Amino acid sequence: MAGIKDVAAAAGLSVATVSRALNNHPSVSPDARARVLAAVEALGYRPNAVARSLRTDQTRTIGLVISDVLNPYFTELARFVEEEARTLGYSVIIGNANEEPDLQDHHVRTLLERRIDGLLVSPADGRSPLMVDAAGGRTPMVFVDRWIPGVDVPVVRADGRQAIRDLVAHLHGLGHRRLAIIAGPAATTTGHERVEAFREALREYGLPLPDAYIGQGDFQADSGRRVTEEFLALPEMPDVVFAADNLMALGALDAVRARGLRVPQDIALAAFDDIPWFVHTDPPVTAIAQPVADLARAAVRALVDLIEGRPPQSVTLPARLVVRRSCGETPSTPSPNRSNL
Amino acid sequence: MAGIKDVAAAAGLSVATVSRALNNHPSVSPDARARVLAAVEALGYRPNAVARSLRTDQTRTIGLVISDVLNPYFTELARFVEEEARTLGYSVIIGNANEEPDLQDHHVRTLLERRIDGLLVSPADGRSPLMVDAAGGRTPMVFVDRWIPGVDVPVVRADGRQAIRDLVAHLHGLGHRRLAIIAGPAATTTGHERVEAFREALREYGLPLPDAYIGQGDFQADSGRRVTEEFLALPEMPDVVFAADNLMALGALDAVRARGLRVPQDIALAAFDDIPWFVHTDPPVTAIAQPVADLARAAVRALVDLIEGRPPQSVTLPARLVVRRSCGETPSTPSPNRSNL
DNA sequence: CTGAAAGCGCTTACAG
DNA sequence: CTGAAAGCGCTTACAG
Repeated sequence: MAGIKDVAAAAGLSVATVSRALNNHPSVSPDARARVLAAVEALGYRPNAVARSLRTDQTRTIGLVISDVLNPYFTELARFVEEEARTLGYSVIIGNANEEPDLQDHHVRTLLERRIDGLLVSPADGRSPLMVDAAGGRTPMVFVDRWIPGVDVPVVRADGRQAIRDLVAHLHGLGHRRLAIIAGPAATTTGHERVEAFREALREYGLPLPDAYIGQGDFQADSGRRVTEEFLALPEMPDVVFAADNLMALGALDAVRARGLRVPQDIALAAFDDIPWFVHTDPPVTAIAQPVADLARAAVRALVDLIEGRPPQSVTLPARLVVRRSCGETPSTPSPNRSNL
Repeated sequence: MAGIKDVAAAAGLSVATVSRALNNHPSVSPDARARVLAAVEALGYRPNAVARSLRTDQTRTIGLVISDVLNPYFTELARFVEEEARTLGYSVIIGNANEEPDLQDHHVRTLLERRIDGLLVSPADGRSPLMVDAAGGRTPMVFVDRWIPGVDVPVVRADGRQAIRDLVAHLHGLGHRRLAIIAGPAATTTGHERVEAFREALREYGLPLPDAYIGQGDFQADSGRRVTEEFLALPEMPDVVFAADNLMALGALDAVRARGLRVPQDIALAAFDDIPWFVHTDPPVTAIAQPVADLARAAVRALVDLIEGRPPQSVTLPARLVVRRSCGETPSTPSPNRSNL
């Protein structure tokens, strides 16, 4: 395969000049530039980014480690991250942790060995020693969505507290009193924060959150199924199940359906994270929507600021409640008719 | 950051020996190996994959260019591709073309410059010159799902012909006679093949497929919306709309709903590509399911065979019809109750 | 079993 | 504006 030397030979110039021409260095004569371009074209030359990276010590690549690609929330996040990164001249390599701590570590290690310029992470496991000392290393790092307390790294995330309070108000207004939650893993911030916000909101209404109404999930559909089955088997079934992510809501829907029950008549359902399909499920699902595109953009910008030596900015954006019909009654404000895709 | 030289110094050995120890070369004494490992640990040494790649001329990375990450079909494909690749010792870099030919080319170019060992592609645009001559280049390449006729590259894909025939039989059995299709871009194989298979199946039942019943979509939700609106505005509205992918089915659902019509009473709906949410939509959507995991695995294996000098294998796997309620009547065989996630 | 040395394909001071 | 040369961090014949 043609290298820069071949181009230089074909153009009758040194490799130094070819390199300059290719990198738009100002001091290259128009004539030289033209000959280089012609030679590149003729030989079908494609610069070797590996060699360039070794020499310049930058890969113009950022790593994105997410907990689960199959979760539409993260898929969307990844899509916007790539878009913003591309705009700023970076590629992104995605590492999918699949909610498995070992797999997360595998990807972090691999990305670090590949010398990515920066790392965007939504930690699947906040206790991973590797992750913690990667944060202490010299590879710039930013947390998105989930983060690790006590680790000094910028965080870009959504705050769902108010939206959860709105949700509880909505549920209370519909007469629901026995509210249950399917939580995410305790080792993740979003895993316990959502429970805490829920508990706090319930307290404002003088409602209890008994242990039996806190199901331990792992953000995957299966756990939503399992926890919901347990809820349904309780002597006093909850009026509402709030799933801390959309996949567990899917599982909950499966479980309710398997029992032959109906939403919301027999049991109500709400989810954290909105997805286009929630408009068309039976019934449409009330959900808390995060400003995913904005989060992705802010996260990339913070990371690139860090990479390029500017002060990065932590960002917290509010999530918002989108009322549909899965908790009862038709919403008075008609919900938008499109699925945002 | 510690390099191999530092490790060598700390271990009191040459870099050559350190390198051998790290690469599990047989001729390294147990003592040397132990000292190397200790030094690596002490210094927190992380091998530089960029340097290694430059030297060995392999990156142990494959590129995956897909048409749209937000399409659950491709998300799932990507997930399984990564899994299989990891098993075989490769990383994968995903390039999301977003159904935009220019973006597809951008990613192909970037991946080639990064010297990935092989390329897995589902072409968003079969006419891209870059793509065609990349196929002729020396980077091993395999097509998944979509391919480019006339280009000599192994293809791993699903054949939906029989499933589409089954679908038409199902529709005909329910008394539907005016069948319409939302097609994908003509520049993609899946874009026109699905239309052809549909047309052929209709012919077997003596049914026409008038031009007015062929809507031109682009595999994105918006186009499904637009085309469906056109169908609904026809003097003679179709009985059924068959969307050539799941995103266009989403758009179709939006459009039907916006018009205040009901599925399947007013108009029936079916989709190519099954997704977990189709179990819970209102109504559950009849769809054609591809064996995604198997396709992903076969594609990676074919590519790695090519990379490692073994003869690759093109593979075609059958898709299958999953009957639910969106075309009318309750299916006699109860559909599975879980959403496969 | 170990080490000295060449070289992968670039970029970039340095000199002219 | 251009070129000769060093060097990025590894791996791998080659010699011992």
